[in-house]
Formats: sequence, C-alpha cells, structure tokens
Amino acid sequence: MANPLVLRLEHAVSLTADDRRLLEDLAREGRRVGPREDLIREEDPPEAVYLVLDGFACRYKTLPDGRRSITAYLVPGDFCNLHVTILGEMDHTIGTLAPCTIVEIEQATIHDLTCRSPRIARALWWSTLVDEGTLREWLVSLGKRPADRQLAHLLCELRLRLLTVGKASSNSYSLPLTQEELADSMGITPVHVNRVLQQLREDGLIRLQDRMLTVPDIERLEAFAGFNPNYLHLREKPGRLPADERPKVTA
Amino acid sequence: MANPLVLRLEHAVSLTADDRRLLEDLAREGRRVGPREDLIREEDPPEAVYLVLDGFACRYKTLPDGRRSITAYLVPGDFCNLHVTILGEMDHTIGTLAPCTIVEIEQATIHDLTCRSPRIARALWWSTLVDEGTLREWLVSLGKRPADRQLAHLLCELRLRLLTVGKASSNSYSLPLTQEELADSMGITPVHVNRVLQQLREDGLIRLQDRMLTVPDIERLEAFAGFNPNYLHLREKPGRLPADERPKVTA
DNA sequence: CGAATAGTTGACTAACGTCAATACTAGTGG
DNA sequence: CCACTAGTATTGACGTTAGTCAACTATTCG
Repeated sequence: MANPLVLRLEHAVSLTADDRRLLEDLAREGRRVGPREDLIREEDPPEAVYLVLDGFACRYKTLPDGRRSITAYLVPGDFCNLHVTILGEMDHTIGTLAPCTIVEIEQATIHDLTCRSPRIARALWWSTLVDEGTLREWLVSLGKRPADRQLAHLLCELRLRLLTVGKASSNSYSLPLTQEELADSMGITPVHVNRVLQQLREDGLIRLQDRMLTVPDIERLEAFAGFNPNYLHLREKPGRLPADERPKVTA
Repeated sequence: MANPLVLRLEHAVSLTADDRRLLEDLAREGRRVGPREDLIREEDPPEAVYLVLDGFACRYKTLPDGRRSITAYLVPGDFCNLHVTILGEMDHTIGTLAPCTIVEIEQATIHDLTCRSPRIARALWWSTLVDEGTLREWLVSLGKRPADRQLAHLLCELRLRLLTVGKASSNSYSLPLTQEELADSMGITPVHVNRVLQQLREDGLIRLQDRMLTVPDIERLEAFAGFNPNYLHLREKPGRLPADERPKVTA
C-alpha cells in the first residue's frame, strides 16, 4: 500500500523519486495508538510533529463546562503541528478517535527535509494552507448551513480526503465516528445528528451501517450539500490509479 | 506612531534593530482603499501578499444563494495570504470593511526577508499559527457558545488584538462594523445581533455608540465570554508602552 | 449474563430566524 | 435650510430549527 503522505502531497506538487524516498523514510515506522487517546494536550509545550499514517484522529478544545468542540478531523496523510514548536504551548488537544498509526517527527527533521527539497517545502506549505482553507469551510458550514446540509458537506469532504490517500472507494468509505463525535464537530447535539442522519437515509442520500458509509449518488449528495472542493486545493481529480501510473501535470 | 506590524511581531519574537528596519521598510508606503472594496476575489490566482496597516478588513466566502460568511477580521499588523501563491486560486475573498491602508508585497520580498532574518521567518510562522488558532476558536464560538457570549468573546478578542498594535486603549476601541457584518461573522441574523447587543448594554457589559466600543469592566466581560487568550499566543501582556521601552523577555 | 456504550424515539422547550413595519442617521442636491 | 434617499438600527409578532430530558433499544465485550 502506497504511503498516504506521498499520495497526498502528490496532489500538491510534482515530487521526484528522491522526494518520495525521503518522505517514505520519514513514515516508515509508526506507533500504534488506541482509540480515544490524547497525543498532546492543550497547555502542553509542543515538541514533535505528528503524522497520521492510519486511522482517524482529531483536534479538539474542551470548554470549562466539559463540553468538547472538535475543530478538525485528521486522516491518513495529515500532518499536525507543523512548526508548532514555535509556540509556547498548545491551544488545543490532539487525540485519536479510532485506532491509529502515528509517526512522531522531530522539528529538526522537518527543517532538514525542507532544506533538501524545495518541492517538499512547498508541499508542506500547501498542507498548512489547505488546513486553513478547511477551517474556513467549517466556519461556513457552522454559520450558514442547516444541520442536514452541513452533515452532507462533511461527508463529501471526508470522502474526497480519504479518496486522495487511497482510503475510500469512489462510493463508500469507513467512517469510524460516533454520532456524538459528529455532533461535537458540527456544533449540534447527538440527538439531532441522529435525526438528521435518518433523514439523509430516508432521502436515499447515504447509507450508513456498521461504520461503513455508502453514497449511492455522489453528485446528488454534493449538490444537496453545496459542496465545492476548491478549498482542498487538489490539482487533479483523485482517481484509483497509484501515483506512478497517473498522467503527470507539469506545474 | 509605531508600525503595527512591528508591534505585533514583537509579541512573537525578540526582533533586532535590523529586523525592525527591514519590516518598517516593507510597510512604508501603503495605498488607501475605500470601505467595502475587494482586494482579491475567490477564484482569482493569488499574486501578492497583503498587509493591513490601518483600517478593518475581512476574509469572506459567498454562498450560492448570495449570503456571506465572514471567516476572519483583519486588523492593522495582520498579514493575509502568506505563501498563498503556492495555491492555484483563492478559495475566499479578501475585502475591506472600513477604509484601509494596505501594502501589497511580492512573494519574493517575503522570501527574501525570511532568508535574511531567521527571527522574522519565525515571526511569520507564528503569525500563520495564530491565524489558525483564531479560526479554531471561532469554530468553538460558533459551535458551542450562545450568541450573547459569542459576541462578547469576539469583542474581547478584537480588543486584545487591537491593543497589541496600539489601536485600542485598555477600555475602549473603534469598532467600525455594522450589525450585519457582525452577524455574517457570527453565523446569526442581523436582527439577533441587535437584540444581543442590547442585552449586553442593559447588563452593563459594554457601551457602543458612534462606532466606539467601551468596556466598563473588562474582567467581567471576559468572564462572561469565557475568554481565554491563549490562542493568540502573545508572550506578554500588551501594555501602553512603545516596544522600545518595554522590558525585554529573552527567548 | 450483566455492564457499558451507542443509537433511537417522543414530548416539550428555548434559541434563533423570518417578515415587516418603523425610526434613525448621514449624505445629497435643490 | 430642507426634503430626499439609502443604509443602518430597532421593534414586534410569529415560525422553525435545534436543544433538553428521559426512556427505551441495540450492540459489544468481558
């Protein structure tokens, strides 16, 4: 199975064989982390950079009254905390949701990589900019989209992100999130997530059983959600071909 | 008047006199831009980096039905679009709200700066990380805080950000936003903003007339909002002394 | 089997949205 | 100076979405 980091970054820039090797060396040995474990907590001094190789993680903040707000989902190929060692302390927590394979990378290693390859440096900046774009799109979702369309939008986003790293087929993927976790990321209650999910099922927009999501008609779901993937800044449509066999787009 | 960019970055790192001069040279001549003008639009190819020297601007996205979602306020000292030339097209629009002084900077100039001074490079990364932190905090606000506390939180944030660049006194600042603009950034309707503002006024938490906001008791407002400024990553409490006279904290 | 976690359902409530009318304000031109 | 206009702010009556509370039903796992 191709490395999800390489698969993802190929969507940003054209990597050389050397670049790929550097990135693969980086992501060779991940450590397994169980579900619902924190990798680093709010107020901790940031030390390493985390890279998700497999599984499902998130960023979240806890409110004084104990409620939780999930501000990002982290899927295979996602970096967390690039350059965050600049900051004195974390302003949020990073934790797993499903069992994960995680690589911890020294800040120095990142620095080294960016010095060796300007393409990788560029790809890491791209990754940061996409993270920001995603945060903005979530703000739009929370602010303006009704719960049903917001949920549909999230499912479209996750599909596309998982597709780019080879973790989804074109019409289904594994979604190991509880309704409570979905609720915490959508700013609504679990009860309401449940009702909205049922409505989407009734309308034939999705099927969801045993943590597997199936989308019978992606165009219909995307239209319903008002999904425009421009904020993910993928330079080509993700396909099922491995990176090496895809026609190259010259930058 | 000290340069707002320098004032802001001083909160991130200890700059040398050379660094300050470099930054001041960058921000010498801004162009005046009227209110409600777009600097760059969604789908445009990003070209320059923008720096706000004075005024009030924002990032926003427009939905298919014409509604607008403001995803960030940009105040003096704020960079927009650092390294965004990596991306093929903008995924949002940047526009002024009040009259502004804007500097357009070539991407090459930024690159040059970061090569010359590692402290400036670090400060620009800091700026990006703070932007991200702010987006996350807004997600929390939209997702979990009721409208009154959300508005209070926003006012606390703007106060602190303006204070760090010398654009606010400790208990009041100019807030040139309409209720509609506040609404577009909070994910609620202008009518509801109006009602919530009145409630905050009645409770004595704020005064707001002629676009001037006064906070009689900032601790009370911050407590009401549940405001924790950690996400702005300021290494010292903003004071009224100019940077040169402040005691230096060694990193 | 029992305990814990996740999902589902119904009745009721609260927060916020919608619509529409009215008032205020600043700028404009006569 | 005044009438006119456009944008902004304010208010009230009413509708809708989503929240709350609480019970009940899977499902999983030891």
